[in-house]
Amino acid sequence: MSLELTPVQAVACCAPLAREPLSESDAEGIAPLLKALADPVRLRLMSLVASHQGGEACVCDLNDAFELSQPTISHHLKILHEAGLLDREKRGVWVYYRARTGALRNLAALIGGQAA
Amino acid sequence: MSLELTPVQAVACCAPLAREPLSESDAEGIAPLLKALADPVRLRLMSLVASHQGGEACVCDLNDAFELSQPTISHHLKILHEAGLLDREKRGVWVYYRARTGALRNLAALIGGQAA
DNA sequence: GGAAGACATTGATGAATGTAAATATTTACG
DNA sequence: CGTAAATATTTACATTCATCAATGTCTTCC
Repeated sequence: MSLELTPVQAVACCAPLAREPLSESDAEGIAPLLKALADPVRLRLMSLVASHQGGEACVCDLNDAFELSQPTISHHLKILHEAGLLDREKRGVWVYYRARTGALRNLAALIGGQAA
Repeated sequence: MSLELTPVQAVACCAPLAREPLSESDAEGIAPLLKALADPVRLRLMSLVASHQGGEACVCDLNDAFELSQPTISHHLKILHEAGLLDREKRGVWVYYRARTGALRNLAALIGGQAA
């Protein structure tokens, strides 16, 4: 176990935005998660994976959904994976990504949670 | 009324990420909202305003919460305002910002909404 | 009207970001 | 083994971004 929190661990640590002021360190932990989501391509990638049958999708399927180069899609997937929003599993030649729905729920609770 | 949607209007338009694949145009409408939130300073600003008594806060209070120049805070507030996350009202010499909690709730529903 | 205070805008700069081309790595299959 | 296919990494580049210093605008009060 590491002392460094992944962004996804960081988001489970604090009260909703509207409940009490976010601390500086908490904000610095959470911002990378939002930054990972704050791109149209990555938003669609997350949605494609999360809504895909079985909760996972193969990179081969994802590449075809965009008019972007394969390295670019790979780059975006890496960012989502390193943020902790996507799990990665290699099966044979193919790589499957799976959405961490718990992370999405925690993030949603932080953003939209009740004030009191 | 304009044909151009503000980011905050754009977020009310679609099913949760995990329910069905986000369209390209929807993703391009929502990403700016997340980008506006995806900064530690702006996250804290949103939280400070949203959790402040009365749901609003004066810029004078906000400036003191950071070790950043006044123009920098003004810049971040403008970004949050243009994204539609903060309302702006001038009263005398002071300017008050108010959190659009509905926008935050819509965004949370989009991110963390049930798959089915 | 002039000075002071609150906030916004402009201009400049270094850092981070999205993308693609080229290349590398890994796996399967003959 | 050697070739093909799937995915990742490296390198390079143009764009965007966060920040500050300087300046501008607007309001209040003397």
